[in-house]
Order: sequence, then structure tokens, then C-alpha cells
Amino acid sequence: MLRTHTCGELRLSDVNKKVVLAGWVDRIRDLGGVKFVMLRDRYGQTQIVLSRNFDLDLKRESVVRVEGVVRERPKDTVNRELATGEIEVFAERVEVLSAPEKDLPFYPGEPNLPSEDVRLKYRYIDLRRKEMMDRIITRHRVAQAVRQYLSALGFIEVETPFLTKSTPEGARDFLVPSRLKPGTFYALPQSPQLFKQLLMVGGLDRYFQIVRCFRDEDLRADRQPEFTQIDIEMSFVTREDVLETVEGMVRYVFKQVLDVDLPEKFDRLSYQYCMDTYGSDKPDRRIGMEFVNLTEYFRNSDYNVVKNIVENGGVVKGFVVNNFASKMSRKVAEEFETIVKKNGLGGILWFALDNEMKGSALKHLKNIYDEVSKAIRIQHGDVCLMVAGKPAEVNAALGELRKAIGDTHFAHMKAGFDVFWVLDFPMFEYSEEEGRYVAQHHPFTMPNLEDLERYKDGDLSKIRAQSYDLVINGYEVGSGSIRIHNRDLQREVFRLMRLSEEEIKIKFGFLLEAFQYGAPPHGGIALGLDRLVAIICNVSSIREVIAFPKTATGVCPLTGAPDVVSEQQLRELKIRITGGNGT
RNA sequence: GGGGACGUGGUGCAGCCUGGUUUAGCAUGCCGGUCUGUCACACCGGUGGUCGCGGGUUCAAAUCCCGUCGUCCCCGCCA
Repeated sequence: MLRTHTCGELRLSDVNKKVVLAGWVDRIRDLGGVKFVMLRDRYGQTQIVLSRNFDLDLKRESVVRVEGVVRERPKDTVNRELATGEIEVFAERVEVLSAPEKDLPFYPGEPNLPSEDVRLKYRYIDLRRKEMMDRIITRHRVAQAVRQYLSALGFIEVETPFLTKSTPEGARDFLVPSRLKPGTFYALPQSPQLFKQLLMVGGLDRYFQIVRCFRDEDLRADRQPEFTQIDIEMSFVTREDVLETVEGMVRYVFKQVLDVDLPEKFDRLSYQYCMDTYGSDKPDRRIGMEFVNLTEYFRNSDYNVVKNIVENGGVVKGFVVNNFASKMSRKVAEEFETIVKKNGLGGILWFALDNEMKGSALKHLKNIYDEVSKAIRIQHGDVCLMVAGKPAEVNAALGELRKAIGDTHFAHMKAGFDVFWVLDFPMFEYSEEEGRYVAQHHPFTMPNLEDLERYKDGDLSKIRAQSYDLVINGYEVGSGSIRIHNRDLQREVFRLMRLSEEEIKIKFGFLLEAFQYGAPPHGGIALGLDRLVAIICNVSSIREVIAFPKTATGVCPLTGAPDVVSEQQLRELKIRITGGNGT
């Protein structure tokens, strides 16, 4: 080794030791007769003292090797902020291993951050920042905890192919042209879904993999074209078995990484309950504001707008915003109105209990508001926001309203961790685009068999799936299901999705064939590692926990990918470009 | 595919609404100098910008208009 110690480990007990450190020059405090150099590596920082007889042109971010003696700092110069703050290394020899040839676009030691595209273009500099470095290390610790926990339970990590077959249904695939079979393409996996099921057919019994997945869809703060899943599959299990396994694992991760104790058992909410209560299938419950159905109070209203909606099967629902009366200005009401109208509703109703009641359409609704106030025990200073319309639209509109209010006014309530399961998602949802029902989770999900019998010839949207989502702080962190392991049932589900025999055979023939040869009941889940780590690190974008992420247009500012390729490469693949201009 | 915000020395921002006393300002970095106990060292001096790009309006554009590119956020999309 070019060093005897790291920059984070020297303490008072090391005083008088002769040591060699290596690292980056974080900053230099030149006092004329003496220079203090902060030497930085992954492990921390150590102050190096250069006496006046060093004639050395040292630049920030140079990589240097320092030989010297550990000294106790004078009592009044101890730095309590620094783990190594009680000592310093008095340099005897300094060797510059690599000096920057020009000024850096930014310095890791500066408190002010440049914009994100600058950080991404020079990610190797960004990674030198403690904050960034710590997040990457946290990610590693999460992955390690997962591996430890699952391995101890007998799970086997198995690698599945990246060059695989395009799976229809679901996201757009990234394609990879085959040179040996020109005109054909591999697809990068959206997830190892079918392979892990085949591993169950293969008797692996308990599988996991921390695996990259690829989806060619538009990006978001929590979505990258390549992302990492903690992929899990188990044989001979019920839904409850999977949930308990994941609860144990997530608890273990939080304990190991953050020393946080999550509940022994996570809450289990039905999909319908979530939609009715929060207007979202992944609500952040920390901000409260649960919906209340107030339809009955408005049934006999003389306010025709609402009365008509209720008479035509509509509902009136609302929620209470605590201590919001003083903020409930006309402008704020208009903002809320805009959100609600985007969701196809006429507008909002609201009232607040200030010194006296204020609100919308008070002339018509004062009496009703009085009743509602009592029923929901509204306090002085609270605001009650309500909308009227078709149930699904009301949920959606209130859900968006609730989220917006939470983000802009109650962000301070988003502390700690709110972890729970959402169960019983609908098996199918109608796709306007395709004019048929498609699987809400994926087509290998085991439907609720009673529901299937009852609705397979009727309203498919009423069939529930044996699926589950893990929600943390308003993010969908995991999603899974008990799978179909029976060929006939799988065909039935494909049939309900109006896939032709031909399509089924081409797309999923190998899975159905596998099921012919003895398939165990099985189920599993995939957790988004990026999202999980982002939540643990308390950052709002998964880019902050990925070493080399892409921008919103899928570009890597560091490498310049994606880019054009040579004519030669295209010729080998027998590919001709017919559009685009490479920019 | 749609909506919104942003783009000004290396970096972060102000100026733009209301065009001209602006020779584009501040902070930070960088360079030089002084300084032996600093820790975001301090102080003094200096360096650095075709105001993303293209077009238009105007006597005059960083500022107004149109287009375009880039970044971020959101809707659609993401089984």
C-alpha cells in the first residue's frame, strides 16, 4: 500500500506514530509561515501541517502522498467537527502523485453545489463529495443487508439473462440487434419475471437477485431507464408468507442501515380503502387529511348544483385541513379549484371555522356546513374542503388536492417512515388505447378465484388480484403477487385479456409449456432498490443514489450516450437508419 | 405527445416585468501578494461573460416577440 492509514482513522492514541497518508487535497489554508492542508479520502479528512521549509506548489484536488508524524493539536485548536480533529500530521515528505492540469469545474470541498447537469457531466468529481459518497455507500449497505437477510433464510441469488426475449404487455422494451441472426433482436429485461417463475418450476424454491432492469419509457425523478430491483420469488407460499418475509427484510435493512425500528407487522390496506380514503394507491399517510364521505348531508340541500350530482348517483366527499383557515385566501381557493377542474369536476366547496364561518356558497349551504362541522368535529381554524361528482373522479380530484396541499403546506409533517401494504388491486384495468382489458400488475398474477368465477363473463374490473404493493412515504417501493402456476388458469387469464391463441403461443408459449411439467404454487415481489435507498437517504430523486444516472431525456452527460455508431457497425447488423439525425 | 420553470464569467445567483446612466452587478472559485495555529482562515490586489443558439421588433435588446436546443418538475406513459 502507498499508505499506512486512511484519512479518517488517526486518533490521539496514534500520536508520535510515523504515518503515510494518501488522498486528495480538499483545501489549503496558507498562513504564510505555515500551511494547513486538509487531506481527504473516502474515510474522512486529516489536517496536514506544512512548515515554512516546504517549497511546494500545491493545488486543490491534487492527489498526494504524505509522510509525517502524528501530533496532538494544541488544546485550543482542536476541531470537534472532525473525527480526526484532535490530531494533525506534521509532514516530513509530500509527494504529488497527480496534480490537476486545470481548474476544476467545481470543488468537492465547497458548500455550494453546481447545477445537476454539471454534477452529472463531472460525476467523478461529484462523487468525491462526502454527501454523495455516503449515499453510494449507504446503497451498498442496503444491498449487503438484503443479501445477508435473504441468504440466511435460504434464498439463492441466481443471475438471469440480460439478452432475452421481448415481452409484450407492459413497458416498451430496449432492443439489442443480433449480429448472428440479422433482423432479429434481443430485448433487455423489464424484470426477470418469467425467469424467476421458471426457477420455481426448476425447484430453486427460494430465489432472489439484485438485478438491473430496463424500461424504455419517459423518465421521472423516481424513474430511470435502467434501475435496480431486489427481485424475490418463493415456492409453496401464500400471500401472507411473502408479506412476512419482506417485512422482516425491510425491518432488517432499516435496523442495519439507519438503526430505525419499523413495526413488527406493516399495516395492510386494501386498494379500495386507499382510493376511498386517500385518492391514491400509494398515499403518504404522514400528512393525514383522510377523506370523509359527506353525501348524506347534502342529499336534501336546496343548492341545485350539488343536489343534482347526488341525485344522479354522485357523492360528496371532503377532508379537513388543520390550522389552514388563515391561509385559505381567494387565491388559494382558486388554485384548489384548478386542480379539481383538471380532474373533470365543477369546483370545490369549502368552509372554515374562523371567528365565524366563512366559505363557498354559504348562502345555500350554511346549515349543512353546520351539521358537517359537528359530525367531523372540526376545530377552530380548520378548513373543510369538499368536492362532488362521480365516486372515482371525486377520489382522484381529492387525492391530487391532498397531495398538493401536503407538498406545499405540510412538508414539515413528512418526517419518519410510513410503511404499509396495499392489497387486492384490481386484476384488470381497461385500456382505452388497446380497447381491451390489460393486467394491472402483470398477466401472471393469480386472480382472486372467487372473483374470477363471479365476474369472468361480466365486469372484469371487479376481479381482484392476489397482488400487493409496498408503500413507503408515498412511494411505491415494491410490487408483487402470488402467481398462476396452472396452465389452464393462465390461458384463461390470457383469454380474458383477449390475446389470441397465436399470440399466447408466440409470446408465452415457453411459460405455458413449463407449467405442463410440474409447477409449484409460487409468489414473489420486486422492490425498487433505487427508491428504497432514496427514501433511506431522504433525497427526492433516485439520481442522487445512482453513481452514473441519466437525465430526463435519457442522456448520460458524462459519456454522451446515446450516440450514433459507425456505418461499419450498422452494416454488420444489417441495419439502415431511416430517420432521426443523430442529435 | 402535452403543460410549467429555468438557461447571464469556471460555479451559483441578481438584473429582464417597466428596452437606453449598465462600461452587465454580487458571491464563490481561480491567479498574485501579506500573514506561524488555521479549520468555509483573514486582509489587499487581480483574472474571467459573443447574457444557450437562430431569427424578428426597435434609433437602441441580457431585457419585448417567434422559433430552436438543453436542464429540471409534472400529466400522458411506466404489466
